[in-house]
Amino acid sequence: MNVMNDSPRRKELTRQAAQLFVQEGFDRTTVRMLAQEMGIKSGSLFHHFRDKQEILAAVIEEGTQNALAIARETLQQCDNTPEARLHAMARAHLETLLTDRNAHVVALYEWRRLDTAARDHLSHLRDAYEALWEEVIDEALAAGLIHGDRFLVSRFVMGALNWTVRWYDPSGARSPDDLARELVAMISRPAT
Amino acid sequence: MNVMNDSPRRKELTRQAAQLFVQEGFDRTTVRMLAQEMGIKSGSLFHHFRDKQEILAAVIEEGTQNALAIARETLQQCDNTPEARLHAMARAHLETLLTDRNAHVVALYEWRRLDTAARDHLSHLRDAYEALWEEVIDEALAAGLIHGDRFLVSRFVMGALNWTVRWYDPSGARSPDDLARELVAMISRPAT
DNA sequence: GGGTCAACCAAGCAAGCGCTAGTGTAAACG
DNA sequence: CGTTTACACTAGCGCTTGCTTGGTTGACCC
Repeated sequence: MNVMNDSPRRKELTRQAAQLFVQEGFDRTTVRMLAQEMGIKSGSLFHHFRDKQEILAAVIEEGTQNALAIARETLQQCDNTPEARLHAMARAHLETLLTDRNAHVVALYEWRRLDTAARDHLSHLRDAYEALWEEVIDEALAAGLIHGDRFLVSRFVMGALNWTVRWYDPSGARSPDDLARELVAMISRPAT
Repeated sequence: MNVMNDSPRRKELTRQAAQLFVQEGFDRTTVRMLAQEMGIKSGSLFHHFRDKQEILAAVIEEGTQNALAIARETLQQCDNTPEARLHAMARAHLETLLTDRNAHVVALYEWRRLDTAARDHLSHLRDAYEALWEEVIDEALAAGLIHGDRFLVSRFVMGALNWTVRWYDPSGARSPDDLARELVAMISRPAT
């Protein structure tokens, strides 16, 4: 009947679905709304995706993979000090909100709508991303840059960053780099 | 046809609705599910609430009012140092997650489902709560306890705290007081 | 003991939902 | 050329949704 590959057409449809999911939320977005946004009829949608759930999974996979890629790349390019790496991770996180905002927001806020199968598959991706964070935070703790419980600090930091999607205006005066610097400064002890 | 007062019966129904809204999300919670949880038939529900939206508004109003009350009380009882007040606000925030978790979580995560009328009415409550935070953070900044941009610091702190609903286990080893202490320690410069 | 009233029920309507079945079409392939 | 493949269409099925209607119950009141 249909396929579940990753054709370029499907990539584009996924991008448009992400936009609607952010605007309306997954549950409120109907297949008819999705189809209209994509310029096709609702029936044609199921040629590209097995069901509505699979569209959500595709959006989240795309968003998480993108965040992971940006984070890895940024980490490789920055200086090798704990402070620079912490700053780089924060900046990478905020930059995905610029370049790929919709998919990233959906990954954060519609995770619970995934069925168990999709959640199992995607949680590996998410774990890989969070592992990057814990690694960088461990380094910062070991270097005495920040203090406290490893688990709590990483949760607090990720909370502060994930919450930015609620108030951060990418077209405003503050750049991702500004925010990252401010966050790192807030939690760092004055060094050397 | 019905009423929109705040009878004791309605209070109880609101509490039960909050539970379902947290479990399933607002959109996935049907009026039939709500009615069954309340031990009545779905039609009877509309004797107490004008429509489904009004149930959500009632839950959120209750949750925000509770958080505001706890915060004000905790602030009055604590010492008058900036550090104690900052710690008190963080602890109050986390304690509402213990005593009134459901309503509080709904207020945070289903806000967008409110229609404009309800949102206008409830945003005053929310502003009052956030104003408390900004006041306490201003004091901490003025005293040199923390450093940075007033707007950004308060957003980061509220983000870290609001995110706790995703991972905090009230039955675990850490008390709200522990978490509050850790958070304040993380962002404070060593004093005196 | 008739009147009032909040609380609830049974039954169902109109609209919208995700999804399917069967078909058309134009390009790509051998 | 005939066959395959990718993509889209029309039409609608079976079900659920939020909500309405008209009526019943039992406690309380003077």
